[in-house]
Amino acid sequence: MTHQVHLVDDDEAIRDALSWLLQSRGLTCQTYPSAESFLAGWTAEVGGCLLLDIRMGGMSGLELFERLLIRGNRLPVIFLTGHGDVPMAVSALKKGAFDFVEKPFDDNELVNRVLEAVQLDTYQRATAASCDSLNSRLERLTSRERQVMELILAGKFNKVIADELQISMRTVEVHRANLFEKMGVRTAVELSQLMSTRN
Amino acid sequence: MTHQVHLVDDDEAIRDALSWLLQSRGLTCQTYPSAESFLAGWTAEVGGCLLLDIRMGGMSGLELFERLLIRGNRLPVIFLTGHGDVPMAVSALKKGAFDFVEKPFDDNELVNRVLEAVQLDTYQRATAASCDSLNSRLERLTSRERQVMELILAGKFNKVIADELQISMRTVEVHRANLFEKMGVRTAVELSQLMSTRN
DNA sequence: CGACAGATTGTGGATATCCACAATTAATCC
DNA sequence: GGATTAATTGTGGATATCCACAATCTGTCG
Repeated sequence: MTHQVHLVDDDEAIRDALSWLLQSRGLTCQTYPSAESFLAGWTAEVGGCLLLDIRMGGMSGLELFERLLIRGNRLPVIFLTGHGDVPMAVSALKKGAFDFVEKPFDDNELVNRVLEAVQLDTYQRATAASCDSLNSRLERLTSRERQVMELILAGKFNKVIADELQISMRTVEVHRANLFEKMGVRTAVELSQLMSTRN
Repeated sequence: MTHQVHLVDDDEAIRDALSWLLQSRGLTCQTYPSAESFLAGWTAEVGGCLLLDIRMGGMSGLELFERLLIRGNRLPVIFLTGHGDVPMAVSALKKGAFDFVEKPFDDNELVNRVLEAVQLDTYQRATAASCDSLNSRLERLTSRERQVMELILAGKFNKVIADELQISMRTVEVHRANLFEKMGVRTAVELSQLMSTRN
């Protein structure tokens, strides 16, 4: 529930105006005067979205965006610019920016975009969280259990699995029961569906 | 393998130049002098991509794009424009356009975009085809078989399924065997994985 | 009415899975 | 050396699934 609009712009007047606008619509807003200060003050745990001016002293908005991409951060980014051109906008969007807005902008339009971006982030964090939970369960499996799981997901009988792994059927049964327990499923079908949620 | 670049532009000089460029790189190219003539001459079976000028007499490129979206056609679209602005580009890309290129453009760049678009279309058509094949198999199921399938995918035992549907276990077994046969799977796990490919 | 498809059920046997009870071996950690 | 963890195997019984052989009932189509 820690969702917050992060606003990076080197123009104090714009920071104040936008900050006021967003807060008047019930959005929590954190401002930063530069890309560097954002990188210093933000951690990936803080969700929401990023309102990013392009032309700034120091690191530009586009550079900051690239940094976040490389880091693997998936915070939705809305670019704000007074001097954007078409290739720049196209490039940003194709790289995954959420939106690209020219100043001056319509207040209501912007707020709507921000709300959409925050909603997207909420959704992405939910799926990422369930994916993390799945991964942590997978890590708790022993290597043998993982091998057995793969063969189960290949639709093979315990008998066949035992043959392929050169162990007894009984051992396969034990591994099977243990990994089902660790993964929190009751049947092979549930396991299969769990695995296909993120793959 | 019917993949073709479709070029819609009302300027004959551009049509000729681009057509020549694309064909010199081994791409088959079909030109149209207007959005209307494209709609009249193209069918969804013909894959590839669409190079679309925005400003044209009659229906504009953007209007044609909207038409294709409404129809559900997923042909990758590359917009070409000499008078594009940022909001227009942003809007087009957010609606799913593949790219948005300003004239004059670099020949190599454009050819690369076209190749990427054609590749995307090839991929999309492949997944759409496997999805169609799955759907046609689903349609061959009787309503009872579909009910049983749902419960199987919920990870339930035949016994439980029989209870819920108020029929005997033997009947469930029969439906189960029949639907596995029709869906082309041998186990519940395979069925589960088949269903999760497109969902 | 006869043909056909879909849904239904039964019997019985071969296979598979599920699981409690019980135990051995090997490697690692403290 | 003792504790822990992972991997391994066995027995035996309760459940489930798989499947061939067989049959009844209903509704639709021509």
